[in-house]
Amino acid sequence: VPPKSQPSDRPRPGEGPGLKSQLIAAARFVLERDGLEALSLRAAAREAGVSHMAPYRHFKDKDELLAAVAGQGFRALTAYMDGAIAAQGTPEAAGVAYVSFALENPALYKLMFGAKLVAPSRFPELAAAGAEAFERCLAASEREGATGEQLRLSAVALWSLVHGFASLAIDGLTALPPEGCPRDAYIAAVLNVKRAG
Amino acid sequence: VPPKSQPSDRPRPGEGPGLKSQLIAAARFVLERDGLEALSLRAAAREAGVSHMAPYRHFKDKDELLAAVAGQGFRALTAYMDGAIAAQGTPEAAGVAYVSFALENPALYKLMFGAKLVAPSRFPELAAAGAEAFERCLAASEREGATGEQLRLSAVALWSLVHGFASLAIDGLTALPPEGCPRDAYIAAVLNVKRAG
DNA sequence: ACCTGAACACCGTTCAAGT
DNA sequence: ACCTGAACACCGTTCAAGT
Repeated sequence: VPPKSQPSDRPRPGEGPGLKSQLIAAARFVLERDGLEALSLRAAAREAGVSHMAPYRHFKDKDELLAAVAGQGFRALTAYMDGAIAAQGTPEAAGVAYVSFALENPALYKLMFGAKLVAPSRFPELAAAGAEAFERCLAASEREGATGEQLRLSAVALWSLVHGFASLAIDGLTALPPEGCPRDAYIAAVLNVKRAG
Repeated sequence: VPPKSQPSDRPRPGEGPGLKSQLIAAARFVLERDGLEALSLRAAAREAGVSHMAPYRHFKDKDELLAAVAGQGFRALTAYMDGAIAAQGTPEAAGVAYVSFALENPALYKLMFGAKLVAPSRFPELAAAGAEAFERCLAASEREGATGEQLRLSAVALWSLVHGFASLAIDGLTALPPEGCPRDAYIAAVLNVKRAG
């Protein structure tokens, strides 16, 4: 008699030890080691130990591989924000967590917003992962009391603020935090600035 | 007797009809026509009608040409904000003008913040042009009443907000403005969202 | 089904010449 | 001083084979 089927033997799509997931892992590795500019399809293939054409069996083109990596990034960002919200309970925590994640994964964050990946209707899985992250901004705005028409506007403003600050900070364009000011406190101070009415 | 020297005969550095300024113009042209991804040193040289090696007589490498284009962009952005402030007189106008400029020049705006150009101490002229634009955020925050320690923090927050919103909007990541809402009004609405205290 | 290797058209950059 | 052209090492991608 054949043994009972063991579903964990065969990898679930995009997760198992197949070449596809190995290529995604290799791409992340190259991204961290050499930076976004150096992340090429050929470099990922080299890192995975296959020919430069093997990736084309699993990804239609370079953007499709990048989109897979970006999707992982958005899911990790969402999880990071969720963890912070659960631990601290305040809506501010989500914003600080967002910026912290970006600063701790600068190359990945740049890739996520880098190359026309999230926007178009191509890569719906990636768009969904991005929308999930944006949901956390909506939730944070809701906790801050925004409702109805203003809620979406508030969430867009919050997302703009954290995304802008993260981007500027990654590129070294914001002044350093004052002496002795821990990073998270500096982030919180910027996010909490009140605009005049 | 030789004629009186006419200074306008010889182009001032970086401005005259020399190949250097022609290459900068060609790069801007390619940028608008084909987008940031397609802007190569060779394409700019082609557009200027010279060999692919000619640019190296005027720019040390590709980044130096991109930095020259980005510098023009920051100066144009600053002028645009100054015009809006002069015309409207409100600090909000500067923020709306910032985002408007980015939406009207998306490829140029992406280039300006794109590739590690502004941050490092290389290209001091570009860093100065970027600092000039940031000054307008400082001025706007000052008009809104921020002082002392809080002033820089407010300016960083304002810059983050407008940069983030502009970036997200360029990539098509923000919801469209409500029906019949003119673009500038939508921008103003997002920038004017009050965060809960 | 999955992978390989040659080939093509690009790219940035170096080098050796040309005027 | 300024420009050209061949050359090199990369890149993404197509095509024709290999198992």
